[in-house]
This record gives sequence, structure tokens and C-alpha cells, in this order.
Amino acid sequence: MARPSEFDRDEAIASAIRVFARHGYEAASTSDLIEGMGIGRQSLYGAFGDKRRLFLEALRRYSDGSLAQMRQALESAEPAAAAIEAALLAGLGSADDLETGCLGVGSIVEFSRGDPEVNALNDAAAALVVAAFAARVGEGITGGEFDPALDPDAVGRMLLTLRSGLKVAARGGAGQDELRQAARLALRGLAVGSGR
Amino acid sequence: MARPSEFDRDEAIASAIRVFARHGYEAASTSDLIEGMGIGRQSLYGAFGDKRRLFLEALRRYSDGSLAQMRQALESAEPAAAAIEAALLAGLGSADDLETGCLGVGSIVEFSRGDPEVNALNDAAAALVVAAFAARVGEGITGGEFDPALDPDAVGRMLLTLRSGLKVAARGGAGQDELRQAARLALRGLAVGSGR
DNA sequence: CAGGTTATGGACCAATCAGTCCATAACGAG
DNA sequence: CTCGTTATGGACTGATTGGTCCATAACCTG
Repeated sequence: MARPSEFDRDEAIASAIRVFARHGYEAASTSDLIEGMGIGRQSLYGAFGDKRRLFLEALRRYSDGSLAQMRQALESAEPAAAAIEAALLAGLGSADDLETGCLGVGSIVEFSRGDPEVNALNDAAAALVVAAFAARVGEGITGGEFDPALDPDAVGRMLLTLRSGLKVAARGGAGQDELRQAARLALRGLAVGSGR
Repeated sequence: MARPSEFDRDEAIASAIRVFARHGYEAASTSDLIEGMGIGRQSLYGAFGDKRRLFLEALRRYSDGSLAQMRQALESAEPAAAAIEAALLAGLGSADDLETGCLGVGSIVEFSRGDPEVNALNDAAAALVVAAFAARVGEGITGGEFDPALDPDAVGRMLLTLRSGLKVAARGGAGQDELRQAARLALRGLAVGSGR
């Protein structure tokens, strides 16, 4: 019983993710967003309320997608080491990514711990990523591939940290081969027989 | 034969580093800088030319200091693994760092490859860090501590990536214990007998 | 077709941005 | 002490910021 939206909300958020990932929150002007999302100024404020609200929704959506991407990589590949390597590199190193970037890492670097709502989103996303990594590490241990002395949860946190580093490296121009080599070197210590 | 500056240039740059590290380049307003550096507006423009120039000088200074800090850690500690761990964690995880942050990682995340002068500074700094790591890795190999099959340069790049990840984690609120544990797990693969 | 409701776009707003101007103050050289 | 030079701070600038207002357009229900 009213005029319907002319734009698709999901597509608009996907575009907003690109704009925010490229410029960061502060440096992405509302005009950049309007242009990038292909909607009018009033539509943006009507549909999303606020630049900040839009960012929070974009960050949530981005984290969901990123997690799904990693879970898929973790499930599909056969040896645990290969699965984890694939998950670490999921969505990194393409030419597009140099243009875009990671909203999660970007928001951590930009806001540190200064924004409670950003904190909550990032903490929740981090916990899920760590859990997904830890589960696969646990499988690798029971499968005899990884050192049983490892603490899967601690390894999961290490892998999240490593992934952040890989994202920074990718944003800084590193190619996929370089990223893969770094990931493999950092993963060597998981194998059975590599105990300290 | 004229009126001398009332402020110390080095101290002013050190303050600028703090301001830029906390807010990023774009979000650090000239007023933030003036206030943080404790100098007048005209003095800032007179002495440093430009917000951008000031940032480039701050970035260069920060990279120098960070490299020196890591080199010191690499030289002092005795076993190579301990030295590298110390270098990875140098200057991270204190309460202050949550407030400040890393200008290098910050500029990479904020500018990606978009600013040629920032690129040049970061590329040069990265090369020096990688070389410092690689040298210590080489010593670790000849000393029988690390696997001789390792490529020191590749390991150096991995360590730089890892350090970026640790910086992001620290900025996101991780404590020193957590960072140390992650570093140790990623370093396990360097030890002799951990070959794939 | 008519009426209520919502979406849209362009004009508009105060606030802030980076950067400049200028009158004044503080110094060293003569 | 005086003069030339440079540093300083406050007022100021045009441009841009995030956000609002309002008249109009487009739709669904009756």
C-alpha cells in the first residue's frame, strides 16, 4: 500500500561493502556511497538510517559472507593442512581484492576498540572463525595429521591472526603465490613430529 | 639570524606519529594534529608544509624506529627462535599500543597501493624488515636450530606477514600472552625436524 | 479512478575540513 | 639599540562533510 523501493536492498549493501572496504569508514563520504550504491541520498537515509548504521549492517553482512567462504574451504579440501591453507587464502590475492580490502581488518585498524558496536560484531565474527579453524585442527589431530600436543583453540587464534596478516599483505600488493608460501611456512608447525 | 622555533621538531613528529597512529591519516584532522603536537597552526604548515608531508615524514620516522626496535630484539636474544619471537612482539600488546597502533599497517590498510610515496616508504621498510628476519633465520640454520631446507627470505616474508597479523590482533585488543602464544605456534615449523 | 502511503531527488543546512593571510612577537647580526 | 628575518596565533577562506526538508512521483488498496 505504498510506493515500493526501486533498488534491491541486498545489492545496495553489497555495493556499500565495496565502498567502505576500499576507502574505510571515515574516508567514505556519503556521496561516494550514494554513487557506489546507485541510489539517491534520501533513499540511503530512509532505508539505512545513517552512515554509521549502514556501516554496521555492511560489516555484519561482510563477516557473514567471509565466514561462509572459509567454512566452505574448510569442509571441502581433504587433508586438514590443505583445507586450512585454502581457508586462509579464501578470497585473497585476486586483483579485485587489492581494490577492495577487508572490512573486518579495516574496521579493527580504524576503530581499535573505540566503538562498542563494532567491537561486538568483530568479537562475534572472530569467535566463529576461531571455532571453525579449531574444529578442523581437532579433526587433523584425531586423523593423525597434526601433533596431538596442540591446543586446537590456541591454533585457531593463531590462524585468525595469520589471516589478518595475509589480508594486510594482500592489501599491500602481495600476490597469491607469496601469500600461499607464507601460509604454508606458518602451518609447518602443526604437522605431527614438529613438536618443540 | 631570526626568531628560533619554540618547539622541538623531533618531539613534534613523535606526537604527530601518535595522532596519526590513533586516528589514521584521513580521520586525523589538522586541529587534532595541532592539539596533539602542541604547536600552532601556522607553525605546522611552516615547518612541515602540509598534512600529507607531515604524514610522510611521520611514517618514515615511525618505520625507522620500528626497524631499530626489531633489530635490537633480533641481536640481543640468544636462541634464534627466542630472538625472532621477541622481534615479532617488540612494542606490541602494551596498554599504550591499543591506544596508538601501527602507522605502517595503518597506512597499508588505509591507502592500499593508491599512494606512490606511501608505497615507496612501506616497500623500503618491508624489505629491511624481511632482510633482518632472513639474516637471523640464516643464523638459526647454520647454528643447527632451524631446518636447513628453509628459504630464509621466504621465512622472512612470512614473519613480516605474521607481524602484521599480530599488530592487527593487538589493535583489536589481544593481550601480550595471546600474541606470544600465536607467535610461538607459527614459529614451530622453523625448528629442525619439522620439515614437511 | 481516488486516496493514503511511501520512495525519490534536488535544494538546502550548520559544521568541519585543509589551508592561507596578516599583524605581531621574538630573536640574531650589525 | 635597531633592523631584517623568521615564528607565531587568530581570523579567515572556499570546499566538503553528514544529514534534513520538501515538493513530487509511484505504487497498492479500496
